[in-house]
Amino acid sequence: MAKANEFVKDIADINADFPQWYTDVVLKTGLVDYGPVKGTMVIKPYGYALWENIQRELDMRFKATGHENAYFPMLIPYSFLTKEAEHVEGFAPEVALVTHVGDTELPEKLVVRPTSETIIGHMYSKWVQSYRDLPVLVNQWANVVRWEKTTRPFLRTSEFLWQEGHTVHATREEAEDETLKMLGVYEEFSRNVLAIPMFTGKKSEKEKFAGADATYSIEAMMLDGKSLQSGTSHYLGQNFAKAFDIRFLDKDGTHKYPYQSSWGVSTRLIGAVIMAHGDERGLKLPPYAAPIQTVLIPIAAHKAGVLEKVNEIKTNLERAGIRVKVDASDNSPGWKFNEYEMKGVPLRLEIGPRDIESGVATASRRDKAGEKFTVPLYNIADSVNLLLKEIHENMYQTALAFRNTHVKTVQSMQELGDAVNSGNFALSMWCGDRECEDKIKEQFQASSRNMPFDQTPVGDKCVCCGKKAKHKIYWGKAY
RNA sequence: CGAGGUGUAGCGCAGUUUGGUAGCGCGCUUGGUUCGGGACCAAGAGGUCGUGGGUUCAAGUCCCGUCACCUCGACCA
Repeated sequence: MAKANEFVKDIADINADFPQWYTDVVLKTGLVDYGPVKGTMVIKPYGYALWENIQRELDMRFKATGHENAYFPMLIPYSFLTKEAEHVEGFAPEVALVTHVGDTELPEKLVVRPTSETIIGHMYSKWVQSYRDLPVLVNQWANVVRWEKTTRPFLRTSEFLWQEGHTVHATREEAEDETLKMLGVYEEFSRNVLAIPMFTGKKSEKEKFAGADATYSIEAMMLDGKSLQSGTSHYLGQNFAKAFDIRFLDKDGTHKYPYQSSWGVSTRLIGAVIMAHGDERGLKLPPYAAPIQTVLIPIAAHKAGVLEKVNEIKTNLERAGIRVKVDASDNSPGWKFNEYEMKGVPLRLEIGPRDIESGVATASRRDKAGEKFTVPLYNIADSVNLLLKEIHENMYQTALAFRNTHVKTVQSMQELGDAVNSGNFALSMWCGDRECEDKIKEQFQASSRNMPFDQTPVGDKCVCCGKKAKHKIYWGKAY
């Protein structure tokens, strides 16, 4: 087996030191840099382009399901936060406060939003008067600040970018449907754009959002067997409606509190992409999210006709909507091969005098790095589009197969511990009690991930206490 | 927040034990030769040693404070 450093000398061996590999990859591929304030990150152009693609694909789906975008202020009166008891308890420890303007102390301190349920609830109480005003289906693209103690680029940063949908409905059923619908959108997006299979399901009471009646999540398995909560959708019930006095006059002439949902995904998705697909060469980006889908490398670029042909191919591909980069720099071809593999570009086309003579390009797929084949220049855009589709499909199937072999169904604490301590998720029955969850956390540093919608039992007793089981649930170590 | 580690040129590091002219590799600039898996030659540029104070004739090196980052833990939609 080839050593990692035979290919890439800039990044740590993924098998020997996964955390270092992650840090090396995010920094050296130009996705991100550290900001000067603790826990902040600068998203560099390559990383931001990835985020823009994620944004565009999600935004399309939000609009297609009837949502509109709006923008709410970043500064929130502190008193808003305290209106919902569980909410303030959950967020107060990590909110940043604005207390002064210049040297003057403010009469009321302001919260830099950690999430926007409160300020949006306040506004909705003014906007919602009648059943005719419902449903409210609004999404916001924004930054939020949470002063976490331990931070890592994309996975947990003091400030991050996300979207948060906030909806209001006349009935419980409608709000619950919305909550699950958007979870479904996240799952479909992850599968078809990011090539990541997600475990979808309901969070335990312990793990749910502060202020929600129920939280659902998409959970992705990383290559080290740990879980990354990649998105959440909350059924808020009437909690915020009551706290912010959102009421509507219904058809029957009585005032009622509406039911709400909120749902969000963040730049953490970029972390999921990195850790679900990478390998010893670096990043492996899914084609439909990749900033560069195909890189063109001219060989012997000084020779007559080479650059002309390369630019002609570039134009053909761009006309077909493919994101292309030509690297005609002075770096050697070998350097470029390694560089774009490290950056995770899905497809590389080499075009040199020999190729042009034969009417082909020499191609290499990132998901099968090291292998080369030829693609006819005739109708090349169609060929490239087909290849990108195949690469996507192969990446998804690879991730799915990895996940399937790293879930262990367990019947005892011993088995559960063995599973999560050797890079697996554990699937078990559970009594539903917080005590058992705490015990598993204490013994194995593993937490409940979620309860799948398919509750077909894998036993009848709780894996921890042996009492009658109520739920089937995934456990795992988490980021 | 606890334990451990690291801050010296853009990046990676040596130098700190034993105080005495700021070093190496990569990258960068210029010129030339190269070009199908990280090319080569030549000449250059680049550093108040994270930061504040102290000891000393003299501090990257010793002492005190402080900040940031990394790993593990605790915490954390």
